[in-house]
Amino acid sequence: MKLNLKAIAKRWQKVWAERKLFEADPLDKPKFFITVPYPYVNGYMHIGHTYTDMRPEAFARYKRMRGFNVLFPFAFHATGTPIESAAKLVAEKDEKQLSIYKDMGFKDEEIARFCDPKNIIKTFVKAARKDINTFGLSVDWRRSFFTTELNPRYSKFIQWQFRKLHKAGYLTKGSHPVVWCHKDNMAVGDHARSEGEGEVPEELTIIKFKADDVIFPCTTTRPETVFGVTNLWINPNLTYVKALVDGETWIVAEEAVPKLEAQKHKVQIVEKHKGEEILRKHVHNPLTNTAIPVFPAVFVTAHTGTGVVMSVPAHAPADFAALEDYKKQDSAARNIVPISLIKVEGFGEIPAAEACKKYNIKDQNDARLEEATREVYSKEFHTGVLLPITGKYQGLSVQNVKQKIISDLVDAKHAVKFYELLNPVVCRCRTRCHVKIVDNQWFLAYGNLQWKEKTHKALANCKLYPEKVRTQFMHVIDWLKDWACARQLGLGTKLPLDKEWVIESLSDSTIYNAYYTIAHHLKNIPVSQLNEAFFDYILLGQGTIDKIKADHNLVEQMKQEFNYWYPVDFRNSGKDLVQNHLSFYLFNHTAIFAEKHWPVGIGVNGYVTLQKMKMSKSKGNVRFMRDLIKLWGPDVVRMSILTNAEELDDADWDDDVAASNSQKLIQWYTFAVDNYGEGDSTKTDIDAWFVSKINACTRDMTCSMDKTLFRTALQRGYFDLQRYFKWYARRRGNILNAEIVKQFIETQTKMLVPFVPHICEEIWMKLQKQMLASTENWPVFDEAAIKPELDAIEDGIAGIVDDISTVVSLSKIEKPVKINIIVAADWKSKLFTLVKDKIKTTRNAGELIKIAMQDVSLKEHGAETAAIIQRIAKDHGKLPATVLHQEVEYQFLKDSTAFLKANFGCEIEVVKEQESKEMKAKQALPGKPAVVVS
RNA sequence: GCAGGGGUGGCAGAGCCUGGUCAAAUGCGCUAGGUUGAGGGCCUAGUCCCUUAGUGGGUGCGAGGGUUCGAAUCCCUUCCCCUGCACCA
Repeated sequence: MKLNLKAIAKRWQKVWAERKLFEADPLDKPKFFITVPYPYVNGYMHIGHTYTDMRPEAFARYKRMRGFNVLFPFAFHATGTPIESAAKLVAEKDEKQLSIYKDMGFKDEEIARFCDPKNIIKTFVKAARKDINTFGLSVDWRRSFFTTELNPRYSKFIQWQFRKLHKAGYLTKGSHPVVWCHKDNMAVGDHARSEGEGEVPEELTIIKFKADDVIFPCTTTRPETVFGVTNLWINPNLTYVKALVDGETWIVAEEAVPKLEAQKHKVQIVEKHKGEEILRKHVHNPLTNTAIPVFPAVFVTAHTGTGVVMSVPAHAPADFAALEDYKKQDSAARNIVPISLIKVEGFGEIPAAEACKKYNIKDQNDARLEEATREVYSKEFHTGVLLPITGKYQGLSVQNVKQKIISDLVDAKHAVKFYELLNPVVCRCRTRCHVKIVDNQWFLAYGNLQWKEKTHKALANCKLYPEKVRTQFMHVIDWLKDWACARQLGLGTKLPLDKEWVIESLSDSTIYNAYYTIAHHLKNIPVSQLNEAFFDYILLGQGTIDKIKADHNLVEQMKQEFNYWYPVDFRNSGKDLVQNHLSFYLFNHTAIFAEKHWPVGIGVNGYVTLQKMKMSKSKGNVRFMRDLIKLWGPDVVRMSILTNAEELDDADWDDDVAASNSQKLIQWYTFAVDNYGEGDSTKTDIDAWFVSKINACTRDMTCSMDKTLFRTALQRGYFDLQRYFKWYARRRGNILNAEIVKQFIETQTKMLVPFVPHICEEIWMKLQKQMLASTENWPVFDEAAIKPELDAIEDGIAGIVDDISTVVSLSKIEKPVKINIIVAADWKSKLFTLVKDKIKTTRNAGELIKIAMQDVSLKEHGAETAAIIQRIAKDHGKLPATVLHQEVEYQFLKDSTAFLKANFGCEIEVVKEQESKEMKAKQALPGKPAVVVS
């Protein structure tokens, strides 16, 4: 049959829209509110969205069929820098940016309009909405919106939220280090870097070594080793400056000056020197107060810190190697011996020396130094303990004492903290970045302990799909620090208390689920009427209505609607959002809303991969939702993506799977339409068995649907059920029971609705149903119709088919004329039943035999009984799940002779063991009849 | 490094919580046969090794050790893989 899946989809989407099927308003029945993070609209929806959006979609349709009033809204995110930057690049006619849009199929004149970010937003909102509709998502579009000031009503809402956060004390101001590009004059996040992805400002320490009134500020990651400094290093080839830093005279590499300035130090250069000019005989270690020399070393770079480093040859392989090098040219250095200060497992007194030997380090330029350093540092940090030379710190572990030493040094003004990038970071504009301390930064105080506690409570009350992400959530809540929630660039909403700042994109997206409940009404209210009292009254139930300018009837209605829909019952997103968005979502709800409005359920899923590769725009392996739908039609895409993975596993998109699913859907359609109402009215055990399976599959699928385990749900409710049906049809010689086939077709089709609603509607129409498939009730199962004992019979028949095949092929009889099936004697089933019971208490064959011999009928077959017991005691897995009496087994085999005859194309005879003259008859066991082929 | 999730047959992927019925579901792939004008599809059987007119033995669930009558499943150690680590959507 030729079926146009896309045309079918289009037809039913139109019907749903005309009947406003998914426009949800409060009703007198239980509600279920489902949301998904709105996509960022700087491009087309891709396959990743397909997965994350499909889960709530399937859940929404399922819940509707379960009788819930379901609200599933959808909106769009435009906050942040990417759209604005893209518009800027278009304005600058940047080739790369233009070609991105060209590749998407836009014409030059359309692209030209993208110099205005608003046009980018509008274009992609429109495109996304179209894609989502073509995909068949059951969305209430009346409530749709996009973010930023370009939507002033949303901005009003966000500003209200931030005033609330401020009043609650969760919005604070402070300074913090960021990776900064001084050319672009902005913080450079991972995505805006051409090099150095993942690099973050590391906290280093600058320790001040004094020589008269000049300070040699050493940058170090290991301030605890200050006790073991034998000398300082400077690079003789670099340019250093003598400068006034915060009123002190420092010697630092020239490159360090802008970095110091960026970190709140006042720097005034006094004079410049070549490195070799500033070597010294003596500087003073501020902690041990010993005098040490300043030596030259070429491994010192100007990129890290001040360009002045302290040398700890006992614990730093690089220092050790450099010192050895220097000893060759300066006799004064030869007296210097490494000072050990850390005792560490697996090493002797001077770990650095041992490491240099182990890695066969030649000199200070040796590439393997890096590895040697890593090994020593890591060992010392994790297992090292400070020696007596460290005075009051002795006996403490490096790990524990490090922060203490830093704060002691800083308190004593011997040191300052300094942030540095330990590996190069280069901005897209090709400028090398450094760390800047940003002032007056606004934070959401996720570090606030009371807030964390509240959020933990919210998490504890929240159902998670799957439950196993809970530990991760708990860690994230504990781990989150204050979040810089505003920036000076990008689209968004201005911070109400400080109009210089724009609220950053993750921070304006935490409680907007509440906005959906009233969004369609808001469109009819003038922006000027959306004051504080308005939102207070509707969303918090605070204040009185007389302070509100908007129409009071409407406001009352909105308040009711909010209270009807809220809280969110299920919010689904990718697993990458656990550590930010979803946790922020919990935090902010506890800050703004009453406890009854805190989130009820959160769903998390994996990523979508293509050929096991993570999707990435730069690698060019991105597939858009629209292209997939064009290729396969929405139902196939919907089904394929959900059969692919569940829980936190990644779903790998595979066109072969899609092709196979496409075929399966068409087959199901054909089968359902052709067979509905066909068949006879006879009924035997096999019919009862299939009914049992229909009910069992319905039960299992329902259970999985409730847990959003859609893959398992389809496995049980579709793939397994189809397999059972095949067996049923085979057993009935393809002439089916009409009533049962009807039940099968209806149940199966209904259970497919959440996944492939379009083709289900088409089937439903062909079956002459009055209602839409989408509005049908989810099938109920009858527990009483589920009969495991019937499985024993069917397993028995499948088993005998199996055994006969084996025996036939072993017998080398090409064309058997007769097959004898010999059913085990009844005393054997008695024995099996007995052993099955007693084996729980003992596995000793002797004891079991003794017990069995107490039974007269078993004693009669003493030798055989003993032999059988010995065999099954060794491996009681051989016992069948259900032991049937000989008569039952005989009967069902007898009943299936026609079936077996058809299968093997020869005569079939079923006899009881005691009536058989065959030698092999005594091999028969319950559930395992003997087979004789002739 | 820290945190989270994993390592099962040619592949994908169940099983692990609650140990035995697990040589391990199911799907794909592969082999043979059937159906078909051909292809596709569909149907049937097979697909770790050895043995056999059968229901027997061996090896096996990242590696090593332990608990147990018994371990893919529980405990310990170890190796490896994936994800995240922030001001970014």
